[in-house]
Amino acid sequence: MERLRIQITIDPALYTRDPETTDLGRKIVSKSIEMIDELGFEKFTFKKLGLAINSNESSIYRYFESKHALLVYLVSWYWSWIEYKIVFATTNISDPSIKLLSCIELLTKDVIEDTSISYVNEVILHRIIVAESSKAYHTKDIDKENSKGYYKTYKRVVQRVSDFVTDIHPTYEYPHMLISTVIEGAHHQRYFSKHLPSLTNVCEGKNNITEFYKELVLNAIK
Amino acid sequence: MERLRIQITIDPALYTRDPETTDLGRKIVSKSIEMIDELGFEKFTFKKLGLAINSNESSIYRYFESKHALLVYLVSWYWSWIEYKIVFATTNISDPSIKLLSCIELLTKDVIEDTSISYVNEVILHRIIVAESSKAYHTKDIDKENSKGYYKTYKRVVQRVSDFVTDIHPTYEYPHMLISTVIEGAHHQRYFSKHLPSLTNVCEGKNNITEFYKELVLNAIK
DNA sequence: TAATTATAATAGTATTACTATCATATCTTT
DNA sequence: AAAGATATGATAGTAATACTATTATAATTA
Repeated sequence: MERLRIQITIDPALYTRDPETTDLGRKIVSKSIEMIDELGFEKFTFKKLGLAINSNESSIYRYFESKHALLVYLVSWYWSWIEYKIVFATTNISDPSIKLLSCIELLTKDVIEDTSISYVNEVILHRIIVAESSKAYHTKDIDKENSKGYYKTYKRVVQRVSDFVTDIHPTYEYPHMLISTVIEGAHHQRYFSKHLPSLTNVCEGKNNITEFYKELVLNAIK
Repeated sequence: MERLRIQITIDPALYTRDPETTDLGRKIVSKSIEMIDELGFEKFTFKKLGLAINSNESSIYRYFESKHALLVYLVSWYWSWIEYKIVFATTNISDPSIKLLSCIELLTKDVIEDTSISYVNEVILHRIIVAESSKAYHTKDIDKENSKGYYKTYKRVVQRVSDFVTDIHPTYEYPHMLISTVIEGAHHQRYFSKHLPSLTNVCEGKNNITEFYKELVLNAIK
């Protein structure tokens, strides 16, 4: 079965050398995703990564100036991927309510199948996003990094989905708040359901998180 | 003007030696709040803290086994304080809708006045909660720490407020999800409004975050 | 007064998050 | 095929971090 080859393009501000263009670069991205998932971001180091891919700490620094920069890259990669899926799911559909519900589904559902777009395992990347992505922007350098465009893709995704909200309800006052609440909330609920389940109402086998946020949004803008 | 002296009690699992009982302990808590706010959690160290309070790194370790443990302590302190305010605001009120709205107000509004309960500056502590608290539970040791009761106070607050939701709408399926979404969401919106404003719809001077979440909750359970 | 406890000072360890240098391998251009 | 450029790997080094351990001294209590 042929598959469409899609290209995730990442802003050059997010890397020192483009990891997509070399074998080492792709190995860095691919293996770092596995290792951050296994070790957690704090215990993950470039030294360990170098060892794991038979390369060297110093070589990895040629691609990313710090492990924080690598995390920001991965987060941005994730949002580019989501943006692609949003665009794909919403083009040629005229009803903005259907568009919005598709988006909420994409933003809140668990990723359980690696679509094998590339050297990036999206299932594991999604777990990293849920567990670690807030560390990317909860930093004292947020304003400097924001002005360099580090969070552009995330902001663009929120904008796109907020636009569908506005299409449905042009005078609704809080479209961006609503969508960023859904996105961050879904990640939290996903994490809580695994580790602090008393903060959620997730039932085995049921896709509660998506249902909850769909209902929440529809009631908010009805 | 006389003030009620309230006592915030913290579970002994959250410290090695109780910081409330000694001068050094209180200085550790008080100054660490200031320093985490100034430096951010990553750049804050016990060495710097020791220096700032004319004490020693090793002395601080007698109170908290790690800086992570200190953060968990501060987060727990914050939730105990919020719990106190929730109890205070809801006793002797019979209408569960009024109770719920008071809670949402307490959970979402900015803290701008230090109530001077103690050596803890609640204005600064609230900023830390907004900017750093997610790091307390986004760790690989979450399950071990959770089983030690590290997050009990937070869970109890969510439970209390969820109970009011259930009082209003006994068959509503997602009370815990709703309340934890409001809590985490409000913190995110507070942070975004300062650093990534395009993710929010906060206007100067208006208390949009509280308004947004009140409306959201009422529509969800109406 | 002796015993206990709290604190401070110092030193030490393994690791982290880098930077710098240099040799070698590989790829490109002529 | 030779020369030049570039990518990678190996090694070393640094300042800081997140601790632990030991000992001296000060304050408290029995």
